[in-house]
Amino acid sequence: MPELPEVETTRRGLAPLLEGRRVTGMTVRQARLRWPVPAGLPDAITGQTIRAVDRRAKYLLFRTPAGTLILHLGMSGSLRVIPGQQAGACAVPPGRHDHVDLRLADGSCLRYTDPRRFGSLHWCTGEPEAHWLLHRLGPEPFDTAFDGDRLHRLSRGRRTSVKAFIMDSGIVVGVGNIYASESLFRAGIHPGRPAGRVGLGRYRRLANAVREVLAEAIAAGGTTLRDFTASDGRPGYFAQTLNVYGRAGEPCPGCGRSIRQRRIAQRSTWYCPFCQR
DNA sequence: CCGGACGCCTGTCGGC
DNA sequence: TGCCGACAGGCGTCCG
Repeated sequence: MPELPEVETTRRGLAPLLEGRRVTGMTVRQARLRWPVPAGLPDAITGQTIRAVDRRAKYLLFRTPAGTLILHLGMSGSLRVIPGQQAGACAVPPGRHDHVDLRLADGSCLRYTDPRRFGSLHWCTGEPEAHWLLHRLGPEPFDTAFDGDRLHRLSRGRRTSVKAFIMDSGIVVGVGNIYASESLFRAGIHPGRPAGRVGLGRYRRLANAVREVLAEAIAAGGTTLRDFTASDGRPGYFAQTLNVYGRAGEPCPGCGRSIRQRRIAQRSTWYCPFCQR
């Protein structure tokens, strides 16, 4: 489900509800997620106060004095806070896919839902950046380390498609399947072009396009295709703004000719073969 | 090192 | 209506 804008939307919704709150307990109903939920996690986090809700790539970081809960939403994960006044802690009966509850001292409850179970939870007592899942990640798209020069430098000699390249989390984080298609459209680059055969000028345009698309999607509260909702239950509105994603056969907003769909990098990809070269 | 395929899961949708 | 395959917003691992 979530790419960077959806994770950031979730983070912004959760932070004011969680920061400063003490964890009074954790219930794990389903520990078999993308990675097993550590057996010691409930004991480790209970009694801790959440100091900050941060994000690195598509990971949410719930920081406490004793350690950090690292959470990834996978393809279908979501988080929401159930308010305390709803007849006591977590009185809302858990559904089939409500795998984890984090209870808080004010009676509210952070509930993790994930039908496909590609998400994961980890406990990290050191620097989260050094965690094995995070330590090889490239720069954030809004970091100055991410620019066209970096894309150009790292792509020399690479024969993989520029789409696969821009989705590689070691190159830049946060660009998933929706925003890869959208960014490449905006930059006028054909998604199937070999990464090593894209010049510096076009990579500068692509870096700008990635930042613009992600920023606009965050401002719109993310993209709701099927079921994404922010932690307050509201959908994101960026879907209306999508230029090519999911629009096979529709007219290209640039030239009016038909948008094409093809599998590139093992994922469905949408593009305009005339505007993108 | 690189690039591509695979697998982890459940839900939904289109075609027959 | 029912069945079946294809596909879905991610990503670590494995193999050639």
